Amino acid sequence: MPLTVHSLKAACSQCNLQELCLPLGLSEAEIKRLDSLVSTRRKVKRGHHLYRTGAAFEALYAIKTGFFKTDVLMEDGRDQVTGFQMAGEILGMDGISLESHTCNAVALEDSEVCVIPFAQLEQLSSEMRTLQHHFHKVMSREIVRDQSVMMLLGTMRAEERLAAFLLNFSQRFTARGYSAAEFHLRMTREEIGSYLGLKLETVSRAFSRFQEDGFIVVQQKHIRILDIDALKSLLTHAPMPAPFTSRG
Amino acid sequence: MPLTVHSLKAACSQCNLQELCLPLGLSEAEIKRLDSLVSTRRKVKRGHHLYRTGAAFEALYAIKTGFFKTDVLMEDGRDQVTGFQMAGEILGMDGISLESHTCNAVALEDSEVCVIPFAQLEQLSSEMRTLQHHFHKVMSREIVRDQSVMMLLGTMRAEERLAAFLLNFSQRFTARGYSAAEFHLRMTREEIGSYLGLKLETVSRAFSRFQEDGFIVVQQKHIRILDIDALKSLLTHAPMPAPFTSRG
DNA sequence: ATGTAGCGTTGACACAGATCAAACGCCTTT
DNA sequence: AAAGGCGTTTGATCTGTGTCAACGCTACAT
Repeated sequence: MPLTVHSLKAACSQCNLQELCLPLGLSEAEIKRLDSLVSTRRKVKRGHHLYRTGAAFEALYAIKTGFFKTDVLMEDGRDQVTGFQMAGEILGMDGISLESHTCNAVALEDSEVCVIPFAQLEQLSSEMRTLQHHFHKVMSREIVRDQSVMMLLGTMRAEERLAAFLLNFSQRFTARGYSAAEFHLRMTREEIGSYLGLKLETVSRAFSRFQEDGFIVVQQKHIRILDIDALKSLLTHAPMPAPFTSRG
Repeated sequence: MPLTVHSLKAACSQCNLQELCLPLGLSEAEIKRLDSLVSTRRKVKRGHHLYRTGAAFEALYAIKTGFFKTDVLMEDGRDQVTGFQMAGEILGMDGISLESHTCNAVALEDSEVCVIPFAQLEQLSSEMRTLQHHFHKVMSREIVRDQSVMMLLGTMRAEERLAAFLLNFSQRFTARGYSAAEFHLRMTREEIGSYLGLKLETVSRAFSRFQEDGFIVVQQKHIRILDIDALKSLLTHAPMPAPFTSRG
């Protein structure tokens, strides 16, 4: 078995991710009730699945430590990474609708999640309006995030997509107290490509291009951003018609 | 003002879309309570907005009659259609997370929606667990739908995208009691293209190709599907490597 | 230390779809 | 009925990204 179930109390009340995965402004009594909701944790080793497509849906998972990807596999073998999730983010909401999961969730490094049994979450949120409202916001945020991925896949060129990707990670690391300018990507070029709707070679070339242009320093999976404004301006300016695009 | 507000009772209890937008198996008393929740309707003329990006979020909207698109506009002018919605579907869930809308919703034909004030929906769903659970499923379904759009935009070729698009509409019309094989598209080639991440010319060519191959008959916006299995098989088979792809 | 397998980079070339352009058909307006 | 405008179709050409291939680097295992 790849998965380890702990009977440890998850103890939201003492978790340093509170601001990210919990509603703000709860009373002490309310946080105590959350503690009882989120009663178990689960460790997932790198490369192992938290859940698989088709598995019965029973719980949501709050990532305590580590890093995940979700992906969808088509019958013909093509697959698409639909997201990368880090500490403080919620996994599993895809499963609510059909009561079984519609994607795979795979740990990209040794990780630990808090298990939130869904029936109990619904029970508690019907009693705690703050929690209910917060949960609705979390689901809505997922819908908004998906919209921006559609935008990315539907209208952006390769380098814009990668710039958007880097800026998104920079921003999410910042929100967790890490450096906005320097971080370690856990996924391969192929996984980045799958997420961005590009081939791994194209991702690699775009990285090289950004480095040549002095926007970033790339050393394998380690990224250092030198000129964040340059990356931003790649996004806000529409792609110029042919003759003005070339930089070589 | 493009919008007309009716003080008509919306009367879920007498609506023929119950199976689509309401939880199943409600008691009569429960349906009565819903009637009081959804108290107003709003008419939206073709081309007019139901809501715009940035507008304060106050309510969800259940489409009673008509047809909508949602789209997102980037600063540089590029835009992306993120969805097409028809009777029985819910609009506005994007707004919950930030309390303001993140996309535009535009009527593609004269339409009418039921207004569901969100605060009241949360109030009522904390009292009616069936309703709460149903609402969670509706939001999750939106997340799952977005996943399949990502798959479409990330991994499919032009003709596959259009086949997926047609099959999706066929299936949704069927669910509403209309013909699975013959329907009228309300949007332009450009809007289809924006949704599918293609240019309008590519959409037009793919339609022509399907017609040459005898899969469909196209007359402007009117579509008749002759060979639905052929469309399905375009999706389930991976694209062949070059020499076997050509059909001309 | 040394071998090895997987990941990443780079180059050459091919192709699907974008772009540019022109003509056509449909629907609305006068 | 004529005119105009918009949406659509179709053709010719261009280009960004995919594909195929070779090589290099890194990290891990022995």
